[in-house]
Amino acid sequence: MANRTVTIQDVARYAGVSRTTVSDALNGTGRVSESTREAVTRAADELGYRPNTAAKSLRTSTTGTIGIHLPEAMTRIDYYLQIIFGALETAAIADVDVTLITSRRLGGNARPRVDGVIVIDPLSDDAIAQQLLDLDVPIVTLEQAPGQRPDGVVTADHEGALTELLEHLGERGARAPALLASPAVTDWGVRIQQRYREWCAGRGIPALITERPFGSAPASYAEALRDLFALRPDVDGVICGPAGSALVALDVLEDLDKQVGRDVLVAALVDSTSLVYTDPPITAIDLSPRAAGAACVEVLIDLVRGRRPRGGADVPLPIRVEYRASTAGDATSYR
Amino acid sequence: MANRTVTIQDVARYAGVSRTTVSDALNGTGRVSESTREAVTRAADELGYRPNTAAKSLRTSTTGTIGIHLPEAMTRIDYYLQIIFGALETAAIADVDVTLITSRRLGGNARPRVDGVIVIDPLSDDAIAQQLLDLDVPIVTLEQAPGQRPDGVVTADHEGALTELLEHLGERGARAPALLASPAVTDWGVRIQQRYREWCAGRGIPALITERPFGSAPASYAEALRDLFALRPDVDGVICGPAGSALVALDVLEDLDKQVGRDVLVAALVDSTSLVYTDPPITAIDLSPRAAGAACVEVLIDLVRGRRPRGGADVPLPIRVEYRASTAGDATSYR
DNA sequence: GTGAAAGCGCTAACAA
DNA sequence: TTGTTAGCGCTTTCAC
Repeated sequence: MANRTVTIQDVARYAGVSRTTVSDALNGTGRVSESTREAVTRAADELGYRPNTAAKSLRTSTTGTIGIHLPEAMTRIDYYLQIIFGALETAAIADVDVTLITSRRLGGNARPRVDGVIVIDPLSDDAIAQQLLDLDVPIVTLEQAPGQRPDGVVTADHEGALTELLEHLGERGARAPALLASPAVTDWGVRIQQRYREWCAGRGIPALITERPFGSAPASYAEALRDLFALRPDVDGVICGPAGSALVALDVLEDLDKQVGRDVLVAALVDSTSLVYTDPPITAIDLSPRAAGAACVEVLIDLVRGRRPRGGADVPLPIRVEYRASTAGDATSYR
Repeated sequence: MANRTVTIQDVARYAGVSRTTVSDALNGTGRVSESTREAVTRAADELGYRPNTAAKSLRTSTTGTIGIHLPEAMTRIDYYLQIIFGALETAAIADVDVTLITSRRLGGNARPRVDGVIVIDPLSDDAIAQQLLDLDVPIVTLEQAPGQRPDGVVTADHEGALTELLEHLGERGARAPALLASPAVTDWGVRIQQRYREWCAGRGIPALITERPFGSAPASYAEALRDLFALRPDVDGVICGPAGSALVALDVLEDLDKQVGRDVLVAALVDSTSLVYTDPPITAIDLSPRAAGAACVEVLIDLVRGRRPRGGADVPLPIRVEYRASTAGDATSYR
């Protein structure tokens, strides 16, 4: 009842047992009789005991915290926030804290205090990867890390989804679908471009890829698209990689007097709420970011606690194409 | 050079001084001669010494971590991610970790380990606020907390910005601007509705407010707008509060055959990148989320470290209206 | 200006 | 099944 913080010692005294027993009873470790455990639990409750995590940390050299690394360049997207919330939800259930790790934080004096790290869309840029490895804790990545072997990986079948999307565009009449690509500096970026090329090759049609660096201003995507249509007026499909570029595409196509969904089909590689209420709504691949975040945390927590993750350290993530009006096509003008 | 972790003891031995001296030298505490400090710093560098934060935590009962609480209901916005990155950047400079605290985390068994908490847009809903208060650490809020007295507050002049926006709409010809309001469950929501009413009262025009709960589906905003125009066909301005609702407004107005920027002026209360590349681009209030996040962290760190925050614990945040084509107006049809 | 000793609260060995 | 002992690495008196 006192103002002083309640320690394990207090609980021990109150319950008439030793500190070890309290520790064992509360953590489920060691061998404690059911009656003792109950008594201890009750004592802890009554005294309002809260374990001191710093002491526990010092003793066990664990922190009860995991880190999530986000590349700062590509901050402004729904997608990341969804991943984070998925991760938070799952972490909360395991009583684990989540701290966000930016490049700048790694560059600072102190190291973040984490038991493990999740890296979202790792870049092939090694500088940060190396610093993360120096943390010397398990690493789980969302998508494969180009130059690195993480302890766990969550991956989606992007090739499958893109193929489905391309087939769909073909069915709806697009004969020359172009790709406004995200740079091939993430595994995702590489795989998308590769699959797109393969698909084009398989059809005997030219691969039309235009690319801009990460974090480019939307105006730069507009320019890329205008250049594309100037060069290849026959383009009748655009698949947009970078966040926000699909909105830009709508704008550009309107300027060019092309009707989206009929003259030109438009799709995005990353779904977001802003694609649903455009005119027309834009077909996109739902990357299930919430589930992705959750899956990463599950694998990482297993790894941290020394368990083999259920289903192994390589987890497939289901994703799907959301079909909307921007790829409706028009039977009268095509085929 | 050994694999074993380097402790303060190792540094002390290597530098030929005591642990105390090393601690003082490295932390800038106590009285240490310049030469000793240099020698110690060099020794620490050479050995690759990294202070054990758990030990430090245990001893000082601080964590070197701050928490940011985000209401989960309103997750899907650019705005929050920007706040977070602003916070991370500033925290990194101070070698402070940032953990995200969700309602669920507070509901769990363990308490998050933080020295202080930032609450973004506190809801009048007390349940969470109370749990945060129980953490018994300094609290800084972005915007005033309805039922609570935080230790620090960062606030923007929303009344001023809204007034400016309303005046602008008036100048551009809008005589009956309506408000698609966010619920009055945050200080921001309350103040916006209040100012809007006052402004209307001052002009002797009716206040047209329509409101939907937080986290409503975009379709629900569409319905609200359609109802509004059915009831009041003379509405010639719409100010959109909820994230994404401005995009919906564009869609609805197109269906109603009203030209945005001329027949009806549209503006958003919260700017985001998706408002720039719509057709037309949408006028919005830039709430400077990055600066907001940074300001919150600065105040909180001062508070945590026992300093009086520079400029006091109440920090004004500059915000501004970004004028775009959606409120251009048309001299021929109005005035 | 510097060092020795004490102890933050906890858990892992080991002994009983 | 339970208790005793010994630290985890650090900072903080306090003595020199």
